[in-house]
Amino acid sequence: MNSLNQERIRILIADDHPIYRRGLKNAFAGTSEMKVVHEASNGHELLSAIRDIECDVVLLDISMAGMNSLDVLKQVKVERPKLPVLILSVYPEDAYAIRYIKVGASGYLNKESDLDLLIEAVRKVAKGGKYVSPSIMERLAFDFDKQDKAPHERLSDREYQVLCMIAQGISLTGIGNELSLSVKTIGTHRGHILEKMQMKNNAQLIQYAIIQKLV
Amino acid sequence: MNSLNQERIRILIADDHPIYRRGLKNAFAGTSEMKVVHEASNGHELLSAIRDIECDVVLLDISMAGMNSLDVLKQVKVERPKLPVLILSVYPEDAYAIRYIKVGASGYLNKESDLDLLIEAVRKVAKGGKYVSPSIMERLAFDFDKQDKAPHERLSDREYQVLCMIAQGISLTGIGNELSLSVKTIGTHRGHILEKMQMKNNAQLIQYAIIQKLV
DNA sequence: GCTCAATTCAGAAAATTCCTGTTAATCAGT
DNA sequence: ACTGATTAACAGGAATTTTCTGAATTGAGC
Repeated sequence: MNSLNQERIRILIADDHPIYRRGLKNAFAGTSEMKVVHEASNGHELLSAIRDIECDVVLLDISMAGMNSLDVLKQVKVERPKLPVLILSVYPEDAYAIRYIKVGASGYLNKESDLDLLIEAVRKVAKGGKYVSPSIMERLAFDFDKQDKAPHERLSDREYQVLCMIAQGISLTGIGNELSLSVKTIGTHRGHILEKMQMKNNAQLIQYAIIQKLV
Repeated sequence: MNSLNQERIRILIADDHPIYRRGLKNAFAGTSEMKVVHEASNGHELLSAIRDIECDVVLLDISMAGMNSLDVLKQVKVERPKLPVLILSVYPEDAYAIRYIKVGASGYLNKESDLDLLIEAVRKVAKGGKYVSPSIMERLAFDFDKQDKAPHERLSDREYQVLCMIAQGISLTGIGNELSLSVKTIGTHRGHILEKMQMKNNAQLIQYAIIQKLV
């Protein structure tokens, strides 16, 4: 048992829910190949932990309150570039995932996922591999050549202008009047914006604009 | 041990995260006074479980995807009015809480809470008591004067539900389908929401919802 | 000259908003 | 216990707006 213990994948958990951490710990304890060696309840604890604790994989919950988890991830990758980080998220949206992968995450998994999937993912990233869902994979493949730029930076000037006005709550008709263009034209721009940003409706657009502080 | 077992508080968990459920189960297994007798991963499973399974307390996660947990709670209270339900939520300081308490929840706890707090809360509600944070308690006490309430707290349950769905980017038509109501009805609700919140369009609604962390 | 992206617009189809009205429940006051 | 006021929930019809599809024009770059 002790000899096996030496070879177990050492996992560091960063999640602000004690009970979720307990579930993870318990789940890995049930395997013979992995174990949790440390828990962090916020980004700061995580950054301090990776300096002191030897581990093979980090599980990072990106919905931790009160901090920007993208920055935490970046910092982790600065200090320990080789350390694989597997992102856990409550968001089903794949849109987030890509950002994290690009910053160096080894994988992205939804919190609703089954244990089997989680263990499989940990195994994979610990070996230096990547773990993402097929749909994210597809997006990555599709996107890769195109850009490192923020989605909204790919918009043309006109499109960007229209995006900002939509986010301000101006109707397409209102925008048309203000810009002295046909409503139809504005509608087309909007369609192109949605396409480029890979979004589905105004709600997502507005959400994006608010988060990016475009308005 | 076995004689004690008879008296353990029997807990039914409803949460869509397998790992979180595992954490809860493991946590209660560590006490001598409580145990988890069943797990449900959605509202439907919960409703079917409370008909078949004897239990003393329900732990209900209100952030379950794809369903309105307020309705689930209402239905539970219709079928088993005496069964205490303790709400678990990922949302911090909470405007939601009051809504759930009013519909019959025995308590409201944040998912980030410590185990001690959770166990204390379960103990309390199992005895027929209530468990809420001091700040929620205060709000309940001052519930009378509707003046200083947040705008969205003046909405009816239905309106609130519609607001959340709009903020998630679901179309009126989509909402109508999901709730099995006429699109017209949803439109009317939306109109009332705008009126009560003194807003002019969906963009403002979505902005509000994001800032208030309703989504 | 060719291509491609940006910009513009039109028509038809779909979704929305706006105004109206009905029903049911609750509550204060006589 | 009745009445009248108020509020929530629901929905229809008409007018308006948005969405979808297709397409013409311009200018920049190879």
